[in-house]
Amino acid sequence: MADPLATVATLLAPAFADVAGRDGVDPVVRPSDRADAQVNGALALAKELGRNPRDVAQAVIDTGVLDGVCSSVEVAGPGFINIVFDDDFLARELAAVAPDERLGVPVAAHPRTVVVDYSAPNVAKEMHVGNLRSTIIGDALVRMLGFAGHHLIRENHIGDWGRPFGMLIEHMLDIGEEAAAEAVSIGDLDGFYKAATTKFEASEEFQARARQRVVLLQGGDPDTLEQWAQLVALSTQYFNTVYRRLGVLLTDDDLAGESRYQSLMPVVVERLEQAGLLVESEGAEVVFPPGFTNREGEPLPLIIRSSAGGFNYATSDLACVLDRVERLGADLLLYLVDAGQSQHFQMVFAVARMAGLLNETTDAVHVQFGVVLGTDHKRLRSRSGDSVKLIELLDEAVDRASAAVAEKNPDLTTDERAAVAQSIGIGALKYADLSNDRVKDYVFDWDRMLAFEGNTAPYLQYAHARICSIFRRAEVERSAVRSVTIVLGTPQERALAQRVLALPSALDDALASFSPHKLCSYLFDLSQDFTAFYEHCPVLRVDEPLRTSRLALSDLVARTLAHGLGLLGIEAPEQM
RNA sequence: GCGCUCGUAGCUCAACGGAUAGAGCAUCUGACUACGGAUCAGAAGGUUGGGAGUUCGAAUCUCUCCGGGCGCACCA
Repeated sequence: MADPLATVATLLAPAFADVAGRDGVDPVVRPSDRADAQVNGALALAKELGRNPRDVAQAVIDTGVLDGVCSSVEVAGPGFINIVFDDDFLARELAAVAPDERLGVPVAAHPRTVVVDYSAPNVAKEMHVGNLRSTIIGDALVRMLGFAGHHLIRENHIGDWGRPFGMLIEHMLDIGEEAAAEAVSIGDLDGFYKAATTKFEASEEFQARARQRVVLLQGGDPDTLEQWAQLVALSTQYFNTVYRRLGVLLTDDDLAGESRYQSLMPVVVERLEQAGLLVESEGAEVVFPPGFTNREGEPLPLIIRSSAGGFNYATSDLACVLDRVERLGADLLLYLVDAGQSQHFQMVFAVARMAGLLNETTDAVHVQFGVVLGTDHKRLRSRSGDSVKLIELLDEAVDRASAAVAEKNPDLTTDERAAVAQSIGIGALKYADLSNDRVKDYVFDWDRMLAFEGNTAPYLQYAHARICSIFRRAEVERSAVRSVTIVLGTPQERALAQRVLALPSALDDALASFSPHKLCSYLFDLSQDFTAFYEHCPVLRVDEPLRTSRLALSDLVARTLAHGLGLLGIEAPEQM
């Protein structure tokens, strides 16, 4: 137990239960600007008991459970309890965290097996900003959940199956594999796709070939499958270069494209039939989950098999649920897909529950996010009106960061500058996205993102780099100060210490709603608390034992920053 | 038309139903010749889109209206 707020909440729970005369009264303890923390819960309890709220609060205090933990506990306002932590108590908590690799974050008591479905670009299509949010937010959640002790399975549900592949394969054969490979290597997948589409629209002969090729592909023709695999391999190779550039965890091992679930489609149909859910409607085989209606107010179906006899993506998504729950043993499924798919996922999940693919112990969550807007508040587009290529975005972020680094720190070598520019540029790009509530649309603004001021990744990275710099000057090993006693003399030190200790609850809050922005807010607050400390509390120019104490506190802050940024997929360079 | 979602300072965003709605940017004042100024201290800036309701207490929950975005039968 290293989080003072959590410690207090735990101590108070029995006291509240005592006063209430029943269990299950959870006091809420949160930071306050009037004291170190505010306990609130007496107000609601007073209502239940028909007593005066202040008396209830006082009764809780009188149990004495906070003795030794708080230097001041008092009833405030209508019935809040304001508490001030005892400095020795905070010091003890810090002493417990300082040597801890996990920085006080407990391992989940009930670890879940989580499948995170994210990124999901389409084969033979350029990765664009739409893929960006899914990739970045998904990657952060994977890291955060993994650190919290859950068992993580990453799945990159690439679009590698379906009708367009007839056309794409024929086009590849027309221009030759070398030319196709070249198009991919220079990142001109959209050009490739467009050329195929243009041909398809212009030539009946090509159309016929494409259709025939789809039949061959679905029929399992070995040559066609090989050509298809070739095309997929070219694309995934390209995706990998983007992923490495972006610094996300996805590898080929995580590929779980649509093609992989084809064989499960009949199983899904079978299961739906067994459950008595499948009905015929307008020539298609469908399921009607209750509560969904179409334009005309009629029941809206989830289409399992089209009137033409083909499966479509609802079936594919149900197959994914089946596979993830029954083969992988997952009990939590996360889908990092844009908010526009909200209704689709609601229907898929509803049908999956009706069919028993999901039960009481398995949860499926559409971790939706809004669209990326330009500064004009319209969907972000390139000058030509197409969606913006992801790789161009990354290049620009790093270029801009490189220019800034060259100006701010000319002493770095060329190699150092390149590495730092990568960390800062990519970090700024990711943080700008992650620091906003994912549900909302998000305004993409280069100038603000790379202003490197305020709530940006470089601000956090800078705070971290300054701490590293202190240790370089002090010529003290970071690890050497992890068993010293930290003294909390100034308000800045107290505030900083409390912030450091709040990491577990910050991570908890962020994970409860799959919201990385809550972790961002925490890290920004931590950085601000640190820079305030840095301005007011000299570290190297103060006498012992304060000097070592402040070094120890700084070390803990740096580790929290670096680790926290790491959970967001952002690097924390030692100098910048 | 139905459904989902969003509307908070000039701008970009926060705020488990809790006291006086907080930050950053921009604006305005300041900071010992700086343990790295990519910084810090401070000021100013609000009828939380409008209205009603629930509650001891509402930006948050409910209803309603206004405004923006997205989706609404066989493409994924």
